[in-house]
Amino acid sequence: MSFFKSVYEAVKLIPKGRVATYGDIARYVGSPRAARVVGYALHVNPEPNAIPCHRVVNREGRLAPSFAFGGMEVQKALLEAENVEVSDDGYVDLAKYGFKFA
DNA sequence: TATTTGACGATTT
DNA sequence: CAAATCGCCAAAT
Repeated sequence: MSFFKSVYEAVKLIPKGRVATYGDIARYVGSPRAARVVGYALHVNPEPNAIPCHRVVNREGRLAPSFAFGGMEVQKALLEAENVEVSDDGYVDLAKYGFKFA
């Protein structure tokens, strides 16, 4: 079980209508400081079909400022499609939609 | 085998 | 209050 594999599993565990932060995922897989590795793992995204990266946000509750997998418009559409309120900048309310891993 | 990089996070200036 | 820097971890080259 590679670190990346665990990350993918964790992302798949995010329920619809919820978003998780890189830090939470890193913590879930066992390396609380490996948030960057989580981001890198999603960057590779070997299974875009099963890995809803739009559902993964940074600690601010927003997608990566340096990169948008296809445009924040797409992200906004995907998240809103799951009943998640998204600000015009792509911000989500972590207090309401922030998913907490077991 | 070693070095560099990278969807982050927290702290300091 | 906002921007820049340092620190961590694992993978890729």
